[in-house]
Amino acid sequence: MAKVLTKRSENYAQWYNDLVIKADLAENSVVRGCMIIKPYGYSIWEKIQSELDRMFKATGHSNAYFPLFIPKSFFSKEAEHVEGFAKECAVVTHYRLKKDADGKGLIVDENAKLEEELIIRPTSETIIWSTYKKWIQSYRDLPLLINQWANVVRWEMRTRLFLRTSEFLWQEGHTAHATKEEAIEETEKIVNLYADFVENYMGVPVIKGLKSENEKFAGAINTYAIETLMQDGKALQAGTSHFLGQNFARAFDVKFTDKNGKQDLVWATSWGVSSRLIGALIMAHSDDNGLILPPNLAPIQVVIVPIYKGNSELDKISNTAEKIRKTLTEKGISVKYDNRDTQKPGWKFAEYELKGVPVRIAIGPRDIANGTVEIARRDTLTKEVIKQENIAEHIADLLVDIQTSIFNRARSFRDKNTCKVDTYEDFKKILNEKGGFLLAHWDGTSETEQKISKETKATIRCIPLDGKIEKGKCIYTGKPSNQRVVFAKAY
RNA sequence: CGGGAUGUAGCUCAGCACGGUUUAGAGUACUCGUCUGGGGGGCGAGGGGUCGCGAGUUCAAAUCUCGCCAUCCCGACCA
Repeated sequence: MAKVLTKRSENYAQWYNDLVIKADLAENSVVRGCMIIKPYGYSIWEKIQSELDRMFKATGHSNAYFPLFIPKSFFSKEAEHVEGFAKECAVVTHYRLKKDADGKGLIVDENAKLEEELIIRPTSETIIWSTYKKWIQSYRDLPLLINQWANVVRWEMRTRLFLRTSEFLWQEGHTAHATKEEAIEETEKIVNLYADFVENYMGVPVIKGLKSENEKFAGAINTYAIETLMQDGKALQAGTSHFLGQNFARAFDVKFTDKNGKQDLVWATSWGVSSRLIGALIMAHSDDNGLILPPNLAPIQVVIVPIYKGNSELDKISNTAEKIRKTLTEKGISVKYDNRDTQKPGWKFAEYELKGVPVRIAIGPRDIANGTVEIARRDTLTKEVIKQENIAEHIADLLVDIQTSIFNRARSFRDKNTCKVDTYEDFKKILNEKGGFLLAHWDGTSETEQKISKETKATIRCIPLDGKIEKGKCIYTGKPSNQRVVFAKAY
């Protein structure tokens, strides 16, 4: 088989890039840092969207849409927030073009300068809280539980398809609550929801935790995150949920009257996951032959490929294939019968492997004669020949098996690459040799974190929520610590 | 914004040190024909180029010089 992908062992970053392009997920746009998400890649995003959207609605949230443009002045209202985002904002200054002097090109019409510049949203807290001010007067208006599906722009220096692009797709939830406790409960509810989704749909194990002061969201009191581990030993933050306290309510003067007639600032949360999840999906599971998709998110769960000579053979095979497709579809399985005559069977095998379709069914003359089909599973690349009877049950079970087996594989990789470290020497050694999650004691200060990060490139991914209380000494300063935190090099 | 590199067919690139047998090439992709078909198949034919842009040197420039533009990689920044 022709090798179209760079091997992971040769160059992991190149493998990732090859895979994204060759599996037809996305490509670079002419605008630097932006990507074109191609139909197959977008269909994966749609699967992610529809599951999450269902989960958000099941927990009482509603969708709304706020504008792309945010007045510049809104941004400066929350000090930490502006600090965090100012350096990566795209700014709209004019609203009209005109022909240039020689009448051929276009230039910005200086007469069409905006009185106040507009920021293309890097996140929507400010525009949303300026709106919430109008919506919230009483405790009766709370809680306000809103999500939006949108694109945002963060002018990044260096970009990588799906992992970091100047424009990306995401959902952002913005909720308002009457009490601190309720807001914290919401923040935790969402981080659990994200963990549930990433583990059970994406098949990627997560560590839930709190971000350190250095790493938390600009403007938040606390940031909860789910951290995942990629096959190259680097961590990827897969989702965040922020407890914003009353910071944004204060900045935008959003107050409500409680049951006792007393006024108070509203408590806030915000949370999001992005198209970066697709990057996590790729890097957690895929191999040198291409993408491996978990059945729960695969746009095509089963592909049927006919193997034939001439039309009469194809007709017989199509007859069987269509029957199988029908019984599978009735079970809620998404099936594609690829009867294109323009590509050869071998070509199709390689193609669907590259695209990560979990199960392939091949049907040829031999199968027609024997009443069988050949079934190949993408995760293990194994094949078996089975009878056509009860195929729907067999495939349904197989899909469940694949889903759990790729999760287990990712989890055992994660566990193998998570180790407790007690000295700075070991820390540096393990970090360089294999990477992964390093559980180490830390004295709790930003200075120490920054020094470690500067010397080793490893950052604190999170302070795990289920971490045990355990006396120890900071690996860097030797000062006392009560809990191990998760260090890793990260994307 | 610092450091490095690269722009030649849709894509990946050779050719450039030493200017002229190269009518600008290869692989791949594409089109047609044919044999095929249980893992990206074989054979034959065909189409496709302002050699990044602009100026200069020269009898002659993809090749030498200068300027410009763009992109990529490594850092600082980050979901």
